[in-house]
Amino acid sequence: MAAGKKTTATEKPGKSRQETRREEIIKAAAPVFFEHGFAGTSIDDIIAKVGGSKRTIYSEFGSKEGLFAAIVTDNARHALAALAPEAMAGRNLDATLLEFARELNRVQMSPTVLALYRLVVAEGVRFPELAKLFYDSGPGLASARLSQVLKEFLERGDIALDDPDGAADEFVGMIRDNRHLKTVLGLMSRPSAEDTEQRAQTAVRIFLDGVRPRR
Amino acid sequence: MAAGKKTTATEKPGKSRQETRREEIIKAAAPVFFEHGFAGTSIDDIIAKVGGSKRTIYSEFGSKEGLFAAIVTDNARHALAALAPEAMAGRNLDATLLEFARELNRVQMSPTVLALYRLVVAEGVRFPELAKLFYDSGPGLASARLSQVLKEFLERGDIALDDPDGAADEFVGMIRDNRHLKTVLGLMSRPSAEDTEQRAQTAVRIFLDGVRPRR
DNA sequence: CTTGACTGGTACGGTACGTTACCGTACCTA
DNA sequence: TAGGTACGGTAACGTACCGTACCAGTCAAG
Repeated sequence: MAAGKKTTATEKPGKSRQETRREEIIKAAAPVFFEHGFAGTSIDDIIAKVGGSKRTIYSEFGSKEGLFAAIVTDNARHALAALAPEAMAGRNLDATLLEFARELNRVQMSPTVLALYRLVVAEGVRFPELAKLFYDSGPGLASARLSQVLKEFLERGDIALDDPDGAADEFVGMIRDNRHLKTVLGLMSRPSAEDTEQRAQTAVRIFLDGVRPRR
Repeated sequence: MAAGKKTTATEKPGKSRQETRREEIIKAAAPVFFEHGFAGTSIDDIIAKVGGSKRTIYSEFGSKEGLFAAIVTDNARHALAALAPEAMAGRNLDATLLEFARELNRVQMSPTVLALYRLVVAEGVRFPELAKLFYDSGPGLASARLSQVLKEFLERGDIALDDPDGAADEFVGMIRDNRHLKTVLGLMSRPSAEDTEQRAQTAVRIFLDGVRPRR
């Protein structure tokens, strides 16, 4: 009791009015930027969604770019959190890779990450720090984690590989295949769970054993 | 007029003046759209580059969207022409795949295709027919070609595979790996020819034989 | 209650946008 | 050489943009 500030009963404790307003704005503005892009979105569009006045936005985010950066940062943090390094201790190489493929697929095919991908690819050249943030906490992190795993198995002699970093990049690319691109382009709706599982298994099998039959 | 220079521009015999003007506009406007995106580009920006007046643009392309569509279509046609189906007769599976990987890499890492990729990913939802055009004459065509090849080798028993279409998609994804994404995002300059060749060989080897050592 | 910061609503400044119109000129063809 | 067409230059038009200013209302804290 002594530690907590008294706030309005309708709001969660520990958050000032300003903080909750900030979060409301980010939450309401994100879909607008996701749909129309940076240049195609106007502050008035956002006001129409979230209510209030521009004064609040400009005193909180400083500029349209500031709001955009906050939205990308916030969404990247939340939507890509599932890729944060975990134990991923692998006795079994097959199971480890399969679980990795599933997790990566789940994350990158989520609507938020798909929208982030479109946005960051579009504006990456104009917002280099956002591009770096997205890459480092998304595809880059996934590749680094996988590379770490591959190196462990490499030391045990379970796999034979010249360039673990390169192979990790290529495996991540296998998961981000043409189906991902078609979905990004709006040419395909999200594939079914069965298709996704099937593809993950195929990718792992090819990555491990290739397509050439063993005799 | 500052300089009374003639705008003859040494026209080719088979092209009318209108055609050459159209091509000049497309050629000059493309980098502007590539750099600033659709919403971020103004007709005045293009006029500043190509000269002339807006009347010419609007009588030729009808609208800003018409000009944009013409630019994407034209550049896709030219830059992706190298992926047009050829013989690709493969006695040797390894060599065929390696050549395919090289070709795909060359095309997708070219500055024009990289710029097209950014643009189409950004505007794909708003210009579905352009997204379809790009995909069908780029990554989709590549995958279809590869699938055809895989099926031929499959019939001969040279490879063992459940889903050739899926495998083709995944191989194309392998080539379009994290290095491609980093380059798209502006986080990396184009990799050297040696690195690209190395990666192509690694991808083909993994695709054919996997990373698990054969005993 | 008083105080002070934050918020909503609205209007405004200055600029830029896409698009159309006008008009004189350069060009191609007949 | 004559005529029709395309082009260049400029300007206009209505709208929309980002960012700021002003004022009244709201809320939390002392």
